[in-house]
Amino acid sequence: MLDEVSFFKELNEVQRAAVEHTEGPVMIIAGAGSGKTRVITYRIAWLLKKGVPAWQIIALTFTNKAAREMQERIGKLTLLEQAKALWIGTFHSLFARILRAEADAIGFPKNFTIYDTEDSRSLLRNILKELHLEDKKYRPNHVHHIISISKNSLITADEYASDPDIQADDYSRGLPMLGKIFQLYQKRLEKSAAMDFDDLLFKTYFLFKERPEILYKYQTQFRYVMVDEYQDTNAVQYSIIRQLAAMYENICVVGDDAQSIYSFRGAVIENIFNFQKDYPDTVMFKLEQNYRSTVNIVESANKLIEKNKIRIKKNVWTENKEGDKIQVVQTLSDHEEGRWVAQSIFEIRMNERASNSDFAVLYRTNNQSRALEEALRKLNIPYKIYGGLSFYQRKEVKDLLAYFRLAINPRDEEALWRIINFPSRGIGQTTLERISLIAHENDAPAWDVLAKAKSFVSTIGSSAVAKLEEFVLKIQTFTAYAEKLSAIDAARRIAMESGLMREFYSDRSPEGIMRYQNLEELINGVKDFLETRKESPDFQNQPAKLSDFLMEVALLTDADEKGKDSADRVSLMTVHSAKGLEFPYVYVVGMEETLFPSQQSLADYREIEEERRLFYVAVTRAMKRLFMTYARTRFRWGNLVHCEPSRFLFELDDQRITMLGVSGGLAASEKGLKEKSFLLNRKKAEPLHNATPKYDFVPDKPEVFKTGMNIVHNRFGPGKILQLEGSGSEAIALIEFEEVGQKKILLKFAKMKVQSEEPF
DNA sequence: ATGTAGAGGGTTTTT
DNA sequence: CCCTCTACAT
Repeated sequence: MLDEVSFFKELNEVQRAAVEHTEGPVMIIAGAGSGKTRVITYRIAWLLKKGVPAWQIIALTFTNKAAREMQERIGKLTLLEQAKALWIGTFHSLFARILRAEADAIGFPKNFTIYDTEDSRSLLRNILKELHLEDKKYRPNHVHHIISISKNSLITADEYASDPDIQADDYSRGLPMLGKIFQLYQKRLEKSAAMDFDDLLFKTYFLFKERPEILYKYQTQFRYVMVDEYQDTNAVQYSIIRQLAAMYENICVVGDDAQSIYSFRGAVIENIFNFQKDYPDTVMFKLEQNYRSTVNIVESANKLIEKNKIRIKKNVWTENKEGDKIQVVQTLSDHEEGRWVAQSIFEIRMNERASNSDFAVLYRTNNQSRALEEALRKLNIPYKIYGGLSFYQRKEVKDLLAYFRLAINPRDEEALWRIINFPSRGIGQTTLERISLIAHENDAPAWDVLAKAKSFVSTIGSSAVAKLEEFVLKIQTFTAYAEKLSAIDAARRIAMESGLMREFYSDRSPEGIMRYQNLEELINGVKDFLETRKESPDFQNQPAKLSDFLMEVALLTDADEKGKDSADRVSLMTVHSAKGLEFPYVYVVGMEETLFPSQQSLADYREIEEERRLFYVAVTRAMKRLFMTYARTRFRWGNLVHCEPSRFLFELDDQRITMLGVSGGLAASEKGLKEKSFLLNRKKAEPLHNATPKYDFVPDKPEVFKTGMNIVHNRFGPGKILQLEGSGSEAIALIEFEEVGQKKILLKFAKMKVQSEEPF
């Protein structure tokens, strides 16, 4: 452990004050790049240093990654073995841990399953089918969202179903059955001994509310409560925190209202505004010195966020260099945008000796990654996409996990339906329907019906019964493995004996090979899990079982690359997943109206403000240089659409940006200034068809144009086609106009006619 | 019972 | 555009 002087020398004055102020309610407003994580880790380390036992400290984070990093840093800082006993984790994982310990109190078995979003939706689809509701009207995603929002607002299924206002509302929207679906959904979860993500919070809240003695136990245990990213907490999280901290009120929340970007999933930004009302003795610290970015970046971000009405005033400043201006780049198409970004990375990497991992490309929606990937691949720039299909969501991985789940909790119906006939063992749809029917008639879990298949032989049929019995026996064997063997041995045997390994091994296509490797990787994951657990002091006596692994893995998702990916790659990700990260060079692409800000946010100023905060997050990721691009045309749901530059671009400080128009290749256009005035003088760029045509004529069809032709354009006048790219209506012509020089023209939109066909 | 063609629908963000 | 679901054929 460091002595006090060196301990504090890494902190500025405010940071140090926030660290030392350990008693009573504290709110730390941490501007972007102001060393927030450092303050939290030092604060916990300080508590440990003062002799507070690790198990009395609970720190709630937003992602597993944040929790892990924090834990590691505290471990390094204090060099205390007991740092591993800290309760650091996501809301979901720590409350899952509590719920397991208190499972009896809520009538669940300790080995309950956690359903992920896919499981929840699949369950909903089954329910909709049984209720004979059209899933076009009751879209599973939408229904799930409603249920999720309700739970996050502490509304139970029964309350939902009986509330007259909600009923009236649902009725008027043509979805009167939502309450019924919600109730049935909860009932099914319970019957499967399963909880969805929201239940982990929801049930914790009600456990504490209904069992004061249990709440008391945890209140007494956690003398110090810390919450990271407080601006993104929702109503349940808020309420649980209040419950937990009620005894000592040693509660410290850290956040930045300017970075609240999760209201769509129930986050309540007001939580951070109301904290001082909730705890009148609150001491507030504002971390305002930015250590991350250049003056140009910090000031642009400040100017931007000032536009928001709802916010806590703060003054973020930096001692860093002025830095380069922010470059705003216009391209003709999304493909050109990709090419420009790739080219720019290529050049900077060379000129400034940067590595790939110094670069990040941020976008609003995942599907924007494609054009970028293509362009990066062409220049052989290695990249890594964050988000997208996570390892644990891949089909084959979920299949094997379903076997694990079923072995540990045979009531888990989603796991059961998933694998009862995979690999195929001749159990068909009719059989499944019959089982499902019998189960519901008897109000029993499907597994119980399977286990007693013989008694229902008259409905199920004898050949099907035989197959079912074989399946049941297999799962029972797996259950025995899971109980008796170590996690890794059980995992290996289940993988083999389920037939999954064989199934994917026999598929020699590239995808099949990939899948087989993924299964192996999952099994390796079990091995890693066993080994890391051996190091942990709590568990040294008992070897980990498969059920321990499963608990861990249910809440592990995409962002949890185990840091082993040290390969030097450019990062591609959504702005949301970039929160908390920083990169020397950042490209924010797709800065267009209806994309960023997104289409559905346009109607409501509160949602626009959230989009602006999202943009603020994007801007503040950059350390050295920041680029923003927008395209004039973009492929969206299959066809080419015209785009307008984002309103957010006009909100930047124009002293701190430079404009660049890319056309006719990747060279910088000397029309920079012209482009800039074009942008800034008009609130919205005029659509092409509004421009006054100079020439009036009946245009020719796109197909007739050929390289070398002399043509007349309705606005640009006479010119010659130098080059044609693409074909049909998507073709783009490079034309040398007599009056305005070279331009790239989309034939689809162009009003042109042939003047003369000149031979080559 | 399994595979394929064709249609239809969805694109915000995640524990 | 891409993915998923359904309907039909084998």
